[in-house]
Amino acid sequence: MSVRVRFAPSPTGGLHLGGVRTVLYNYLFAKHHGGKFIVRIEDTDQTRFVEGAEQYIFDCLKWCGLEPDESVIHGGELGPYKQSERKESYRKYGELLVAHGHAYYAFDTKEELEQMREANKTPENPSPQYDHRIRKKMRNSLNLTDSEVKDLLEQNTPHVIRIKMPEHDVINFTDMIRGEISFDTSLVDDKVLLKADGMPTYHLAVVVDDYLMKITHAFRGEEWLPGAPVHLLLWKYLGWEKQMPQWAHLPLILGPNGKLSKRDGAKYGYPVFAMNWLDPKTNELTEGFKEKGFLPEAFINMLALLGWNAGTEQEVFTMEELIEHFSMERVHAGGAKFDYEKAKWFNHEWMQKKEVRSMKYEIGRLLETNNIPVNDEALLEKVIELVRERCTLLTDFVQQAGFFFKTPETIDADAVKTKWNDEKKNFFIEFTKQLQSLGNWSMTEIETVFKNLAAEKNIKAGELQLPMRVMLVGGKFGPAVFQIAELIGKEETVKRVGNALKVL
RNA sequence: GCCGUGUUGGUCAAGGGGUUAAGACGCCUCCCUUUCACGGAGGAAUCACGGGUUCGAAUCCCGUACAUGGUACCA
Repeated sequence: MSVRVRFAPSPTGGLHLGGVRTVLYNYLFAKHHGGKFIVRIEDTDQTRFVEGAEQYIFDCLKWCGLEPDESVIHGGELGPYKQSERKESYRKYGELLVAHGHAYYAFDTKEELEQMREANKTPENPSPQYDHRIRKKMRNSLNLTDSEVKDLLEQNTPHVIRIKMPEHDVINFTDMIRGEISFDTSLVDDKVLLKADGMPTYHLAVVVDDYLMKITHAFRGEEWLPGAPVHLLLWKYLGWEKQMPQWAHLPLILGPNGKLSKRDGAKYGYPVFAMNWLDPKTNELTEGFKEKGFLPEAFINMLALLGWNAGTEQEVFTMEELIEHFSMERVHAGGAKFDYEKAKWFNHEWMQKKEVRSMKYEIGRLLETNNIPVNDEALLEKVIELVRERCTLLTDFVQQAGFFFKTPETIDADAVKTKWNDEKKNFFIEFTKQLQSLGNWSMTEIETVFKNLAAEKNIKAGELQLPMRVMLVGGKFGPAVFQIAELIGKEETVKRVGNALKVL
């Protein structure tokens, strides 16, 4: 049977690091086994709908290079790929469960549920569950007579369907990452399967949809582990046990204190979403890795290694290599703390590795939006090659490459002033004169002129290089100074030295 | 509180009975370079704790602690 996995996000906001990693592991697993990667939108909670969130998720996946094989926008044979559009199919499974005695109707109102919790609350049990003990005292089809239930149903009394958990049973299964896991059903509550509005809860929907969509392996965050016994039972009660997918519960990605949140991102200055997310309700902007200056390859590479490793020393992987080496068994079971420094390291690695041609366009645009005109593509390529090792984020190119295309607006005069004197000033005056008449404008020629003149004037060439650099680039950074002079050209070099001399 | 899961350096982690306990990031020292970066050479963990089992435990078992998730008609 061919592998089919799914990522099932609810379109309620930005796409979190942890979400992308879940997608990634699904994707890698599917591709490794030559299977299909499916995206299913879980929008059963209509109160949490957020405009634009669905499109945003697909945009992020595209940026990451994790294209689904089947989804709302990619199509597929086993749709619809959105739960709200499958609404009709859930009710009948709920009814079926009731008919077979595995579930029941519950007519309790919100107030009654609150009362129940309040009445049963003790210091030892601060949050009482609707479980096998409590259900005997509530308004549900287990306690009402058949005709009472029938009447209530006919009057369209709001009700839900709840699973009837066995009183004493042990449920166990093998998690692909964690091995054997077992639960005592007497400690699990009677989860709502079908809500009063007719929508399924996650518990019912995930089972029905995974079955209908022929999902073979179900991967999700560790936060779902406590819900597993409900799902396992549902697969069994619905008679689909043989088709049940294999499970793996992925470890959490943690922040400095607990689960990583967008709050952490804001606080520590790093992104937690894949791409910028503007919440239409609050108008709050949460920064994304993309806009921060990350390469998708680096972002994916970093995420892949956060909780998984190939068992070798390799750390930099292309998507193809990840697909080749990935296995769920090598995913670490413990949660991993996100390390922004390491994330930046991955980006730096990828900036060195990636083809200049495929970064050129984006870097060019970045410079343009920072008011640095780029009108020489060949020069841009040369510059990128020259300065990339000094860039950690794409945005670093603004400083590191900008001065090749635009005269610095200010120069770091303090950096040269401490050791500045008239002899040096005279050196530069004469140097520019000699440059003007230089025939062959190449870095070696320029350097020769520079060194000869320095020797002639009896000044250490080294002491003149820093001033020269600051004059050309504006600060103490950048590649070899004569290389810079060569690339910006004679006219510009002479001009920049002249400008600098005026303020020194 | 109860239930689940987890715990190897600051971080990601390899290793699953006998190893000087890999590697990477970050940090520190030095070299290269009279910018910055790259590169190179070094430095820093006894494996949460306590009991077992064993000739021998980071590795197996049991407790404890801590962390984390769940305990919603949210996913």
